[in-house]
Amino acid sequence: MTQELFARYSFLLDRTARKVKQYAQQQFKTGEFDVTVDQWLVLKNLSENELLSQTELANLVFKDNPTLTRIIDLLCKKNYVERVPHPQDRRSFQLHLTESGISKVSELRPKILEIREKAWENLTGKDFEEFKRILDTIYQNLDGQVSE
Amino acid sequence: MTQELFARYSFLLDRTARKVKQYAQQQFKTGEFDVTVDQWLVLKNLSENELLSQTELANLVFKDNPTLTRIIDLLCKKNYVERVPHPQDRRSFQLHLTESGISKVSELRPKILEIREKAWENLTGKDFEEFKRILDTIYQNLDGQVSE
DNA sequence: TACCAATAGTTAGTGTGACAAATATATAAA
DNA sequence: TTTATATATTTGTCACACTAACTATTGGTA
Repeated sequence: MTQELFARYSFLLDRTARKVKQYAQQQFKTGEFDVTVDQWLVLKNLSENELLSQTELANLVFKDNPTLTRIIDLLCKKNYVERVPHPQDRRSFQLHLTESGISKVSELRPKILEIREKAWENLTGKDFEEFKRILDTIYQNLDGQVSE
Repeated sequence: MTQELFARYSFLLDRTARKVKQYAQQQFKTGEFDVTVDQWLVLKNLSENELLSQTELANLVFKDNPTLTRIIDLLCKKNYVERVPHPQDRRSFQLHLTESGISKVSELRPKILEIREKAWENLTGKDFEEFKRILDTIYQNLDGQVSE
């Protein structure tokens, strides 16, 4: 039945997403990158957008606030990120990379691009377009359905 | 640069997989299904293959042993699954659904197919084939690279 | 028989994800 | 100014993923 078949997309998606994260994390560990995959995502976005608040950054990386708070906690402990009190709004912080954070990003960026390429062997630019279109459609279909 | 572009697949994949799980979990909660999305996956596979060992089931659903142990623990607590000592091998168990587990599966199956359909709006059977092909290729590219 | 490697499953530690509730501060309305 | 509401972040709880280490058992082999 078609319905049964389509229902398998969730399984394939979950399985592949986990494999991708697992592979990257394994490479991160081998290379002693000193950050996790999610911590890298946060660092990378901070390096491209300085002085974000936590909420802004959370929206950018599609993580919820509690999750981001905890990731930032870890990055602060590792001394890659600092929370600077917002000059006008005492509720919020401006996030910025430390010296150490900046050099970590430039050290890791090329290595991570290399790791990411592995997944895309045997696939074309056109495949990527299809992939992106389908994933975005699924996302849109389900977004706005959850508490919005 | 193409490399930068391709590297975004991991982000898109992770984001969409999380949205799919979140949407389903939200519907599960609203419908008071009394199980999580992952618990459902395990129940469903048990209903299609009785008397599996935990390791066999883990391979089937692509979860690792510790994760499966905890999911089975929870399903036993909820009285949907029982661990029966394996008659020949005292190290392992045969898993089987209780009466309650069987009726839970048949109660939830149609509802979940309906929930799963939502994601596939505006997409075709051909899209599904492409989707499956690309995800499987990515999986294969990275599999066997991690401790195997 | 005694040893040893492999296997089944569990436990513990850390990180992440979702959700709800709490705290502090800001802003708008009465 | 007081009150009400909204926003930024944190804390707590539960579930899941991955790793490493551990127990018990099995099966092969010297």
